[in-house]
Amino acid sequence: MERLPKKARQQQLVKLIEDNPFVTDQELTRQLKVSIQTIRLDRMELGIPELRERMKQMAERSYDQVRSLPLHEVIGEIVDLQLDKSGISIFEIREEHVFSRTGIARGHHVFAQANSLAVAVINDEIALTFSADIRFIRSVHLGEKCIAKAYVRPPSSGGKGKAKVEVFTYVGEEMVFQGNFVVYRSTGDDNAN
Amino acid sequence: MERLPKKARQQQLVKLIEDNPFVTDQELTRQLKVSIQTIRLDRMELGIPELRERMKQMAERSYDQVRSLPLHEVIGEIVDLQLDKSGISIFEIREEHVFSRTGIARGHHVFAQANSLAVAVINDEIALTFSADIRFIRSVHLGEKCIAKAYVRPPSSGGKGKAKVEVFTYVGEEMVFQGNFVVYRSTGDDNAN
DNA sequence: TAAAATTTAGTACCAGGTTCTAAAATCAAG
DNA sequence: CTTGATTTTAGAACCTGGTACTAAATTTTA
Repeated sequence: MERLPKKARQQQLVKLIEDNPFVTDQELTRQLKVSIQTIRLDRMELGIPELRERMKQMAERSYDQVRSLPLHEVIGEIVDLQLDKSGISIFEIREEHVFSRTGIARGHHVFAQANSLAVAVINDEIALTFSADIRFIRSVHLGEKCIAKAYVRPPSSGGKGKAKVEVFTYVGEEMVFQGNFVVYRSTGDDNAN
Repeated sequence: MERLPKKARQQQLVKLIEDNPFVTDQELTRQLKVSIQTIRLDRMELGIPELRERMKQMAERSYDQVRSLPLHEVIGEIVDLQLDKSGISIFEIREEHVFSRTGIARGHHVFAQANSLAVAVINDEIALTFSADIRFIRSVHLGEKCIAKAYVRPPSSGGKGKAKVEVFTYVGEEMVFQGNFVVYRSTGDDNAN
């Protein structure tokens, strides 16, 4: 009962479609030297949708990535929060956060987690970042979980509307990012975040 | 010769397709209360391709983004780039970038534009942010166009693998953000961005 | 060599269009 | 009001890249 030729062909078919999802059944007949019906039977068995469906799925995926990525109001999940004192958030580095070639997270995502947390920890209606001094200590890679810890520093006299927040981000034991944020409190003003 | 209804309809059509590229002509007839032929004439006049072509283009764009990394990794649209010298990018603040209550942009988006540009302007295979010193000069609001200008500073001797990039972001004439970035050049190392 | 599995062929049908021709409705003035 | 232009509809033929289904031909294997 060895039906290798069929299996082999189906494996090839999977590969062909994988590295060119825009191929039509027609083109596949040429490459695999079988009839179009065979191609279609194979696709059925393998659960591979037709060309148009494949394109639709890709288009949809890319479409709601654009919508859903920036939707995250706060980057990272806040797991502990003591207003005006400290806070902790967790953020896992995924495909969409890294340079695809290297798997290294783009800096602004790591920054975004820290910035979000710094703003969240300030107990105020609108808190906006005024300035920041940051350092990327080591690069963060795909799959790593970043744990950011924020501490609000006691206001050195005269710091009326501003609060200082220090944020340290760790992967495991290792510190990967450190930032000093100055965050505006809401005093109705028109300043940065 | 005022033909407003037609123009108005075409504008609506553009908008409808923009915020749901997956709409068929059929569905558009319902929403615009005109015949399908009118929809098609309008699409022709406006140069809007049919549904399938739109999906194909989205799929292709997202596909070769995965293959040809560099462009997607930039927040904002780069309009001018002189490697190792300077660069300009434009980024429009939209709904998804602001605090919904206040319409003020979240800091990390403004940072992301600057960071992306600072990394892009460095003529190197992998450039990663090492540190940054940033200041949000005034808050940026929904709908505003941020124009970021990056200048690579001459390496003060001994700056082997590091480059200094200054970025200034403007809305119109006004500077809204300023940052000094230190960017690692690829010398194969494992450090932040 | 006969039953089972596989491959090929062919037909009807579908969505979501394009292209083309032509009629109907609407408008803008003279 | 009527005429000429513009705009809107209608309809038929055709296209791509399929699905669904039936059936015959071929190959495999027991």
